[in-house]
Amino acid sequence: MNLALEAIWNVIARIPRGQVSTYGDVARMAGLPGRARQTAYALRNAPENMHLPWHRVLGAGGKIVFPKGSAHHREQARRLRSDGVPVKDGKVPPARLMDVDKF
DNA sequence: GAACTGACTGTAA
DNA sequence: ATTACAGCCAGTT
Repeated sequence: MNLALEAIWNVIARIPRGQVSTYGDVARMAGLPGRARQTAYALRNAPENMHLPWHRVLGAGGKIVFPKGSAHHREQARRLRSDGVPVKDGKVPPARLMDVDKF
């Protein structure tokens, strides 16, 4: 088993509804500073049965990383709004970003 | 082990 | 605001 991946999955699973985080922050909170791409990898390879809130993970600054207009992009925006998170032009207000310290 | 790849990021033009 | 590009680093060829 890969400890790093599980740490990342664990962090993502704890992101509360109505809030979001970023690849970089998730990695940092998982004890892997500077490894945003590892978060991306973990997300991409997450088992479906885990039901992770993957849509609450955004790029730096709160923007959806999927190409604008892509199916993934629309799906993520849809889920976020379903969470009550406002999405404007592929981005989310900074206030919605989870506080790393409180976590 | 070299070369690529990518659901990333920060800087610079 | 948008685009390019160089760092980044684990995983895959």
